[in-house]
Amino acid sequence: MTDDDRVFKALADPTRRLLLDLLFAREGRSLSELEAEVEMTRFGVAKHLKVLEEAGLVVVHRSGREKLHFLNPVPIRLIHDRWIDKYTERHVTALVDLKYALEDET
Amino acid sequence: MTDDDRVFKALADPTRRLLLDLLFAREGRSLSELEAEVEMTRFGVAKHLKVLEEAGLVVVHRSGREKLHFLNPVPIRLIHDRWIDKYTERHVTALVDLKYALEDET
DNA sequence: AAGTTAGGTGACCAAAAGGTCACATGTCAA
DNA sequence: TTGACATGTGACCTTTTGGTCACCTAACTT
Repeated sequence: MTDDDRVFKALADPTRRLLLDLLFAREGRSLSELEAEVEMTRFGVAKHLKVLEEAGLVVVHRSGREKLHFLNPVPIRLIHDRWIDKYTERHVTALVDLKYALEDET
Repeated sequence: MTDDDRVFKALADPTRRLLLDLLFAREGRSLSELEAEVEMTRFGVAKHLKVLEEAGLVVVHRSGREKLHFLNPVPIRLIHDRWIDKYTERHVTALVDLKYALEDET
């Protein structure tokens, strides 16, 4: 399994994306802390975190018996760069920003 | 199935990512043209293109009996924006660009 | 030391995904 | 209009994935 394969497979599951959202909102969370936010047993959450970690999307830091999790944005940026070149980026960001602006107006 | 679920599931398969790579290199390809570049039967490729289309990652344009495929970068940019805020973006792009520069030197 | 808390492992099962094929529709060209 | 070409559909099978559980180790607390 290649590196990028691990990243995309990791992102394919909604629970794992939720975990990334939680870490994006506030970093440095432990397994038990994350478990409380997800409708799943601890084992399921641990398994998902392992997948995210092996993909390099989450970095961990041990502190005593706790394992703290942090979001690593680099693989996400690499996905972006794979299919959006510098020229296209200008148009796409403008388009997306416009979309956000229009949604905020309602 | 939600919209973003469709996008991430579509990106999870290596063949589908290869198809996006091919369309990124040159847009407006037909099924048979793409089929020739992939080690798989026509049926498999068609199935993958359908998944990409339903995810909004590929847009099609019919021309007679041919179906031409185009890459749509918007969903990719939305993935980026989900986990990389404007502040972080500056650091991450700098880091990634540096990585590319170092790799080019070798 | 004993109890509690945080996390890890391997087996297991049900559900989903990838790939192929027989068959079918619509379009072009002579 | 006949034949070749481009693509679509539904059934089928195999592999992968998601989730849970019984059981385990390591660390903090008193």
